[in-house]
Amino acid sequence: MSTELAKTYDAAAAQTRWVEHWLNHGYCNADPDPQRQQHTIMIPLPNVTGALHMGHCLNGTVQDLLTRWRRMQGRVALWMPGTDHAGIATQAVVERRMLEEEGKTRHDIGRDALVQRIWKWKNEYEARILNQLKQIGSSCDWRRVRFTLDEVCSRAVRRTFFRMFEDSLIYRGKRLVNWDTYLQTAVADDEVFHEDVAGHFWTMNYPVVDAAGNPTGRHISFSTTRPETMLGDAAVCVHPTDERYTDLVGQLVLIPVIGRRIPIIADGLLADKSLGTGAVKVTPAHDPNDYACGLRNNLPMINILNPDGTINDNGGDFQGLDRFEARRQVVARMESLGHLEKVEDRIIPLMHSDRSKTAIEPFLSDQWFVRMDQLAQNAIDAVEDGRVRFFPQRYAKTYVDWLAEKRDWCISRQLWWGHRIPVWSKKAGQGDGRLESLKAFGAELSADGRIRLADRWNGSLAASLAPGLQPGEELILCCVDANHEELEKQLVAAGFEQDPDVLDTWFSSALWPHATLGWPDREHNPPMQGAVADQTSGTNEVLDYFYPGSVLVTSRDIITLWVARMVLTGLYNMGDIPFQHVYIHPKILDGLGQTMSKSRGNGVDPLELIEKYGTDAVRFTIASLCGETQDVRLPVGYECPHCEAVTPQTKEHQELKPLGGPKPSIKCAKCKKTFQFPSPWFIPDPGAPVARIVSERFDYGRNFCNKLWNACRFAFMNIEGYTAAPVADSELQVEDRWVLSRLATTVREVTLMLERYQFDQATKAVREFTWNEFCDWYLEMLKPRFRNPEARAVAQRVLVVVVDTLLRLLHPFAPFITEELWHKLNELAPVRGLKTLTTSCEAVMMASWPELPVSMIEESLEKRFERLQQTIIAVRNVRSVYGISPGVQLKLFMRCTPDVADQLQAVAGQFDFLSKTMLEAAGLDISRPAGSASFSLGDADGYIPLEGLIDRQSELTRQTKEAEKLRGFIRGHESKLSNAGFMAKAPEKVIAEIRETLAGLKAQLDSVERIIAELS
RNA sequence: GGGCCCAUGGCUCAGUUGGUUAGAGCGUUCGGUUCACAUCCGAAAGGUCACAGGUUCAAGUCCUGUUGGGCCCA
Repeated sequence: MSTELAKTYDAAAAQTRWVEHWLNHGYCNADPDPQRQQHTIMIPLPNVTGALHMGHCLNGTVQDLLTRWRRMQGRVALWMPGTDHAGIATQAVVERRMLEEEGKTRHDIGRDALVQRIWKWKNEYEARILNQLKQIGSSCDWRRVRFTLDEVCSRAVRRTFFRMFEDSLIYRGKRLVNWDTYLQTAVADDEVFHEDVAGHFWTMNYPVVDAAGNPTGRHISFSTTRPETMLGDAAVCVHPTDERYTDLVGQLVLIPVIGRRIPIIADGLLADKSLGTGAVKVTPAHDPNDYACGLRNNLPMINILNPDGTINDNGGDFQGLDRFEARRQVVARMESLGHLEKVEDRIIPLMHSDRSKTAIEPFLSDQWFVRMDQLAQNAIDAVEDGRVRFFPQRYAKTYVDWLAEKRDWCISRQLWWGHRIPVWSKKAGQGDGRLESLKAFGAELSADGRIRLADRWNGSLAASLAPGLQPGEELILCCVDANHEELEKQLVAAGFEQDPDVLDTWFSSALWPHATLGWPDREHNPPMQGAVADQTSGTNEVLDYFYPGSVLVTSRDIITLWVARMVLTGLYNMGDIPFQHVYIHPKILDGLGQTMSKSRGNGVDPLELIEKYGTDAVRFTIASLCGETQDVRLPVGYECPHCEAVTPQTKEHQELKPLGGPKPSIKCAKCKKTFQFPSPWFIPDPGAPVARIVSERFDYGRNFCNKLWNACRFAFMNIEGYTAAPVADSELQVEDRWVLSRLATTVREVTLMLERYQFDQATKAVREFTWNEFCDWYLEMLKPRFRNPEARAVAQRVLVVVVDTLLRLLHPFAPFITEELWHKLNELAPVRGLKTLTTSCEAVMMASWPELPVSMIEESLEKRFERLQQTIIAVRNVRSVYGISPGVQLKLFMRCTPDVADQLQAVAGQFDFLSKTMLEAAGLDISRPAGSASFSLGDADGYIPLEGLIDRQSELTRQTKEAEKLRGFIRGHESKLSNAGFMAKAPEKVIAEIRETLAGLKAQLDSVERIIAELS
């Protein structure tokens, strides 16, 4: 390896090299070490539905940043990787593909074959996801990868279900679900979408009848968009204060098409006097609001639908008809009976299934639930008493508010992909023989109605009774814990059948923080990939050591679905919270403020970004976006495949469709050639040039990496001949002390901001130091010292220390480039230090996080240095304003007090290097040379003789403008000081500050006025 | 309907418990190939902090309302 670095940083090469190096050295591994503090992060398990996107990239960057930082601080930092089986999403993807490619449905191939196909899919995507994570530099402990359906996690699921079943926290009950009649499954709330469809609004009436069923002659009118549901009506509801109907409440009406009599009830929550007729029909089994009303008023739940959407035997004459045909016939029948009053056309908002795109039917079905009452309260307490803290804090409210509803958690899904519900059921017998089927297990009914089994079944089998599907029917439910296959067979032999449903995905992901660490096995460490299982200790040290975790990093949309449930199950299974902190990071939106998604065609692929900008650049940029805000916009554009020019994406682009003609294309404004682009609406023509979606915001990170690379390139070129030796304080130059002071401040700032999860602030601090202080000033000021053989050695030693510290400070943000530079530095200067010399760590990843003594921070020195900077800036300003070529040497005279003059003289050499200016003289006796440009710094005035180069009038104008500006500020300050209220009420400190500033402004104005006088 | 959040120069964002002259990056304009970097260097222009009230000696910052936008829950 030569001393000189390549002119540009080769990101791809560095990424390959260091991923391999870190893995080979086991640097990412975390094993229990009681001598050291632990730091645990559990990855928010990506689901195996598809590849990772920008959201994951941001999420992973933050976790890796924290992990690397804590590891450098000396903690045993575990970042646990893994993936989620994601029940319905994954099954739906595989099913859809099967239908498209082979025209088969899951019913054609059966349960086992489908599950097998999904496993294949899972293996493919899991590998791809883990590879993506590695590409972004993730320092996960890859030996510990878990999957929610693997053996370890499955056991935790079975045990949790079993415990909850035993504790009567799990029960079977009815619930209205979003039923997809096409796929014949329930779908979750977030798997449906609303779409307006053209429909009708029918107004009809029911005749009021007396107790004997004879019409009283009165009618009650109502309106509906779904007339077929009248087959399942259980009541007609009016508002309790609606005087039109007061006398009717409690009476009966007849449903003409089916001949059933139902009551008229009063319920203020359902009926609205001001809408329509004020009366509504109530169909508890087919409408969420009616369902709630049904529960409140003890109405029967009459289900009229078969799972395929046809009318069942509760529908009388209409049985067997599809629901839409039934609607037509019900309307016709009502009309012929004279009960139809009017029909209007109306746009109706209708729920559709995301999966099949067909209309959803609210459908009453048997489901499994977790009783949330106490579990939710415990999880609320954990946040309210501060055991779990949210960053930013406001998100605690989302969490607490949701849990406080304590709505029971429906955990069953009518799917094939997932953890099958471990319950076997059979109809109970009659009378004394109720528990006949469980005779072999010594079952007895205890006083509280629960089933007690013989002691030998403790911990493996639990049983209870539940109402069956049909009224009056009773079921025996048996729950079996993991690893009792014999017992399961025994139950099957006794006529029990396993529940066909699987568990909600969140049930298994809720256990993630302890399941991945091997719970419930308390006797062995969890098995690792490619390692012999450690079965010797007799305890699960991994669980003991790494639980509870340190921080969970996730996005706000799953605070309720996932975060709350992890806390809840952690407390239930472990008796302890799963993590101390929850950092909720921002969500990435496109330039139009919309969520990025494949279906919008506005998503940016992190791997494409990495290819274009390099991982470090992407990570650094992402970190700069992560503060306390909830959204960040990432305007995207199409990169021309011909010339790489970027065309910003607009709403029009997102909506372009072929409409039967050729595929839409965009004409590049730069090279005038056209290209196609990725879109959810069409697939680009084969072979056609296609733009990739990029975002120019990543220039930020790329430019920074380039700057860092070149700063180090310069440093390394100049530390040739470096020898290690301690540096005495007396050997330090002003700029050395200044840069060390700034560095110490920066280190403290970055550390503090990381502790607060303010990655944007941390990034800003480290960038400003690197670019605006280290590069712009310090490196420039070192140049002359490197040309001076006597000054060279000390300059090299200080520079090496600064670079060393900076690389360590930057490593969590930009792991690859810092590792690359660190290894070069190690070759050139393996032993380094200011006071004490040490041999540096082999890899920056394992080096210690920088800590610099407070004594290094010198405020007064920084102040003096600032004057030097301001002088140079003022000179550059003059040069620029008067259009004087950078090559022309200028002279500078400074009028100032003797001590300021001394300070300026001490750094006189720097004026030449930084502004090509000779400091001719400084002191109180300096007067303005004729034809000079001037500037004032408050405690010093500068004059630059420019005879012939400047125009007296333009200098006068410039100075007059400056004076006006100063007078404005002065007026503002004086008015404050003359305000009695301010003087009486403002704190001393503020008043003193204003006085001080005012004095400074006045002094500056005096200088400017003197300059003006001299010019006139 | 309930809740959370956002609105600051052309764009994307900072702005600590209210307290000097509201900052940065990109973009724009002007000038630069001095041996780290044109993915660069130097300089400049550009903001009545969405709107209307209020609290306060003092409001980008706190309160109320309005408008526009995002998200979550019903």
